[in-house]
Amino acid sequence: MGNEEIDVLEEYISVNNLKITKQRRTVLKIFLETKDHVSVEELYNEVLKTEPKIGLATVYRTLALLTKSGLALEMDFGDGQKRYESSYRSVHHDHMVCTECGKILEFNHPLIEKYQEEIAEQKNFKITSHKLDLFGLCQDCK
Amino acid sequence: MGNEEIDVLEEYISVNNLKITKQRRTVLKIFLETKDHVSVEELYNEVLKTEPKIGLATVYRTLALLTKSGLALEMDFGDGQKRYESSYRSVHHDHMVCTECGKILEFNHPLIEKYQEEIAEQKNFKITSHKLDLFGLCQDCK
DNA sequence: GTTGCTGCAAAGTGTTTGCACCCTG
DNA sequence: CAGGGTGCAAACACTTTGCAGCAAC
Repeated sequence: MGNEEIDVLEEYISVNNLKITKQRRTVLKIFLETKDHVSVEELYNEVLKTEPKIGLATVYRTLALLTKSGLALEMDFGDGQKRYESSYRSVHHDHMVCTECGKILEFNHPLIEKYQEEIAEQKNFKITSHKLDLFGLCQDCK
Repeated sequence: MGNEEIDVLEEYISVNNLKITKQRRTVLKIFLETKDHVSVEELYNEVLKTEPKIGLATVYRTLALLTKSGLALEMDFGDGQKRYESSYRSVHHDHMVCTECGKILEFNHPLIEKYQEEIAEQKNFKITSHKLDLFGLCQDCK
């Protein structure tokens, strides 16, 4: 399991007077093992295999906790459900979403980032986060 | 009222064997007069002033129709509701969303668009649309 | 006069919350 | 053993849908 990640979570938990539980450990473990951009339902189904009594609400609450503690990023590709990816080890990236098969490619382009900063500065806007999604057809679907 | 827009709508409607109604005309008219990025509820409240008997469902259905006919663009800034902007006369642009006051600034940076194309080509991905949202604090809120 | 459209209410979807009981620290 | 966490079900917010009557063509 992600040793560093569990440390991050325990740190956040102790700072905030919260508690480590079996469910939280399990959700974190499965979350780290799972592909990026999981939906809550998908993660819940995986977690059920290890922790058959867990409630969906606990998965929602734990994902919110992971987001607050900096271990997860919440994303929304406009398909009506939240998706999450691990953020602790990974560097920022943007997404190409295939509208045919749902596949998600990650990319990063330093110059795009640079011009975002530039134009924000022009408009006197202070960026705290951003998201860039390209929609279209992947290699296999076009 | 948007003369060209009503033509576009009537064209779409006649091609698809649909019907022009008072409600559809009103929704289109108010939609064109309203600020960009309206939520359905906001538009509904405006439309009520002209058409007090209209149902919320009709506004939803008409916005879907406008989207299909190319007059409106559907957007999602992750606040849990769909927002729309007029697309017929306007050129593509991206958004800076102020997380404090909700204000939305529009911008366009040709080089960002260019590098998007470039990186998509590298990954053999065919872009059909994209969205770039910057989140942060606007001039007045920072 | 067909057939699509409307308003209404009911149903859906994804997510959050209230609560009694349970478990961690 | 105090206070947070859990599972469950109910509540929520937004959106879609079924239907009977209505209106456009």
